[in-house]
Amino acid sequence: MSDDTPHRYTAQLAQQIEVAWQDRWEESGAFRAPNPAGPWAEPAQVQALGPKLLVLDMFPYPSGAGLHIGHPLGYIATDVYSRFHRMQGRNVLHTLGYDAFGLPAEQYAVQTGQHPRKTTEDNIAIMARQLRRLGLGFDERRSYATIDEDYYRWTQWIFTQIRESWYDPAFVRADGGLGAARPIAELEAALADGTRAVPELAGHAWSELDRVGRAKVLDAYRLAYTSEAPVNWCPGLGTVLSNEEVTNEGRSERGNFPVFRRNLRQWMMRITAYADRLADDLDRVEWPEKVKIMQRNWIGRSTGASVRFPVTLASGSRAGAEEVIEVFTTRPDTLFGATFMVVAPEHPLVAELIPAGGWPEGTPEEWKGADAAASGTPEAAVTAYRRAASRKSDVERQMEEKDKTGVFTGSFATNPLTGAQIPVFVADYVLMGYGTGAIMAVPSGDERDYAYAVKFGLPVIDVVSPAGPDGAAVQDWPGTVAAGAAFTGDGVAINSANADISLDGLRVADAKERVTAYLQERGIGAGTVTYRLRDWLFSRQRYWGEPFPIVFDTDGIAHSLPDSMLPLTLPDVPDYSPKTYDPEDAGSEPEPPLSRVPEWVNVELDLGDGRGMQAYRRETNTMPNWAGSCWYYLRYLDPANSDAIVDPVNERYWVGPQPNPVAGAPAGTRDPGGVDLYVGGVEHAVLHLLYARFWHKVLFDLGHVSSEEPFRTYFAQGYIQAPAYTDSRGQYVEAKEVVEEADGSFTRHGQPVSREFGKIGKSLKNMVSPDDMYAAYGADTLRVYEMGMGPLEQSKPWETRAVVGSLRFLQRLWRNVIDESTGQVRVVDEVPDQALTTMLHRTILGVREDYEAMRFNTAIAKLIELNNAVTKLSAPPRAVMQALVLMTAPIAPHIAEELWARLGHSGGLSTGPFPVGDPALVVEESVTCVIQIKGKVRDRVEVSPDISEDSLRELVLAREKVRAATADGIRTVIVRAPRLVNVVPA
RNA sequence: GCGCGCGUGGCGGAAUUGGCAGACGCGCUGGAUUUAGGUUCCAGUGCCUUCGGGUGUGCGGGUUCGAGUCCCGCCGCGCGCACCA
Repeated sequence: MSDDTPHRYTAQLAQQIEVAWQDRWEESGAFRAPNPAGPWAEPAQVQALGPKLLVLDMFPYPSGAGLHIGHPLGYIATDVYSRFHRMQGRNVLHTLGYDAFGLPAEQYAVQTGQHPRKTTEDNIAIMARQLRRLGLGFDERRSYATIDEDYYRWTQWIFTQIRESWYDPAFVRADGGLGAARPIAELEAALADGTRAVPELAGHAWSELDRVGRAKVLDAYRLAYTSEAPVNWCPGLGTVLSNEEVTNEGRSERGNFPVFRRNLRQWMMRITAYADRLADDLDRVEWPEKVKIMQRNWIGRSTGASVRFPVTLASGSRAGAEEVIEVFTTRPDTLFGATFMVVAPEHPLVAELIPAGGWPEGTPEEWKGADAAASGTPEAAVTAYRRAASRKSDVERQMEEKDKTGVFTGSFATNPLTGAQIPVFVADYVLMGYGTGAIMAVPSGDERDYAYAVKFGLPVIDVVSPAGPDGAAVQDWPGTVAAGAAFTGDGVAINSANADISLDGLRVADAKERVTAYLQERGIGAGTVTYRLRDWLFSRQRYWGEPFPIVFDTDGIAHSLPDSMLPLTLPDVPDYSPKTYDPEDAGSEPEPPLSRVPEWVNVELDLGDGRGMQAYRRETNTMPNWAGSCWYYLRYLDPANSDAIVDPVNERYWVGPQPNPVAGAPAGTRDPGGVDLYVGGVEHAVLHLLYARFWHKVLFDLGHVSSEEPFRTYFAQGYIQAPAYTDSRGQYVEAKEVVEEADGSFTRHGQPVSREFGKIGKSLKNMVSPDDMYAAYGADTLRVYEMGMGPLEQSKPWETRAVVGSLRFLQRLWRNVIDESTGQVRVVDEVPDQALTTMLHRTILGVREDYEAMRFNTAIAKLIELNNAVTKLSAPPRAVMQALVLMTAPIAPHIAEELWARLGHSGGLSTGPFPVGDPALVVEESVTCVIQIKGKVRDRVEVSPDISEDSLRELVLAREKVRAATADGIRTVIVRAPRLVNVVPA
């Protein structure tokens, strides 16, 4: 700072101002949003405010490394949006909590012996300090962490609610739709009085079953249940993982350890019951189309038909019996072209399909398997093939080259439409986890089946032909064999008739409909919907997570703890880590840390179920990290409520359905309710958002919330990438030690390095801390810079040296109000001239639109332009500067508050006013009319903004350049008064 | 392979319905202030130019009086899914 400008807005001054205002905001509770009901009820304050607005960010995991400048990008954006609306009098709720259970804290605890709660809480304190220093207007009363007992009590309560429910697909909801979660007690009552029978009863009456038998039946319907099922066991981590936590390479997302398929008893969530609603209701929310597509793909709903292929069992106790192999197909119209079948290696019928003894006569050599030693009998060949497949996980199978492998089972099934005997193969390109684990293979209509048929010499029958212009099958189409590829497009059915039905000549869609009806009629099949979505593996062999509110009695029956026993708190354990094994030790068993605390595990309780005190064993798994983040947005609404997750009045007020559907929703849809604006990274587009939606819908069905979706509007923010540098060996080097040379190249300690842009973090050694930015520029400058970088949804590179531009803007803003030498306010009360008035109102109108649409970068550009215009004046008009300060406030709130106060206003500006633009005051004395000749700009002329079309045409045609260009006559003249005239010469 | 998105100065990016391409910022150039420095100020800055002008939004075509914007075909980059029957 030079001596003659002691009152310049420098980083030092910015810091003083910022810290002072942060203190004032905290003291006055400036950002506390009143609730209509519940423990914090302030209905009068709610009444006095405008419409509510709930703005939330995906909450952070408090890492030990602290924040980097990428983290706050979304928080600043939501803060700007919140402040903008708060200034217009709305009741804005914006706050932030912490997702604090999870592996990093546990692993750190394992290394240091410190309790994960200690390190987590320390990290939260650091992060809270950093966030406060950014000037984020959070309602700090509503912040909490998922590890708080007051919070996870309710996470456990929700788990219990889910477990004590089942999905009744026939239940008629209030909206007329079918299917809802209902209390399991309803099912139990219906089973007991015989009004409902289920296949699990196997024909027995409820009263004939013992406790264990009944529990088993109910467990088959609960929305949270235990299951002995193939799971992803990761010995290196000592825990099981959900499918989502396993990479395409068949390794753990975290740690990159091998993952094996193992049958283990685990907790599951029946999310598949909601597959349809989760897919359908995407129409009702305002989310990026890309994210909706990702969720739809994940759910993977496909409609088709199930078809039953008769087969005679070849061996086992049922040898000679008629069975059916049921398949799922999306192309029932191609059934006449099914020339063979394939079942997954794990398919339950495989063993019974293999004939004793040798191969059927005439079995081609290549059908007998690649393992020459095992190809002597079907039994040996299939067993060898199945063993090889079992050693590979699903993901590993997919990894290998797409070359088809498989073995003939030795059995033939009957094509139900042609009556043809078609061979049944075992091949690992069919997955047990999808559909029925068996397919009908139509080589002419499916690329995979085609490849298999070519490799194994199987017949190909064309059943769909491309359609000609007349809509009929192309006459001289040479067929798929000639083409060397299956025909999978739309077309016309051919070769598809028997004595009872003909599809020939029908388009694919019509043929599907016709054949499905026929199959149904004959009992051969039925229209079916299948999903890619699997039930959600919900247990982990971890310490640092929510304990399950579950105990097992001496019969092994699981019981939910009554609400009065919640929270079930995490006990201290001698060792925080699960037992880990050699990463390759597939046969190892999980041993969760909680199992090492026998006095916690083995308890005597009275569950209040009439059985009195009984001995129980607690569940020793813990919930996955997703649990806490599945519903945290609800708790913000009423965090002090000890009677309910949220008071129903508060829930309706903040997230209840609105009268109008969201923008862009199909006609007839209703608003589902939910958070008004949810901002976060697209990496959570599938899992977090899907799980939260699932839980929310269960809570809706059970009547705990009025909203049907958690997040009405979701905005996927981009990332900030920072430069990272590699040396000659390709190793990342500390970015802070790199300097740019005069020629634009980069060096570190004199050695050349090469630059790339990537995710900020330890691994790329390119950490940029907000702490450094506050110190060098102040929080307001950082906010302006981050919001000015470009569109929020886009990823863009960080450039520290460009931050100064934002400081310069704030400096000029400051200078337009405050004299840098004297510190005196220098605005004058003169009325601004017409040109400046026009610019002011145009700016207000534009900035409001930009804020509303979250185009903060263009809002900032407009503010800079207006400010630069004032900078050119010797005396800044008060009216303009006041409006400018108010408009800048959402983005740079500290400097705005300071200038607003120095301009003589008391009481702060967080509740407004926000300037209102008047379109009537946007008047130009003259506008530049562009004169084009054949579409190219050739001339310009200043004209009155309300010039008539005719006089403008006349004026333009008289211009010298136009006359010169139109010497040969004029073909046409397009006039768009007052801004453009286009003259087209003959 | 399938699906989606995006290609604009040296860089980040503007351009609301087809109507002055490059707003705003960085960088760069020149100047001012300063003992000096720059986190100061002012001016200039797409490219080419014989200073008349020409040319320009990945490439090629089309529609239009007029295309960054709409249509078709390529090329490149990014993201998602990936034997899902």
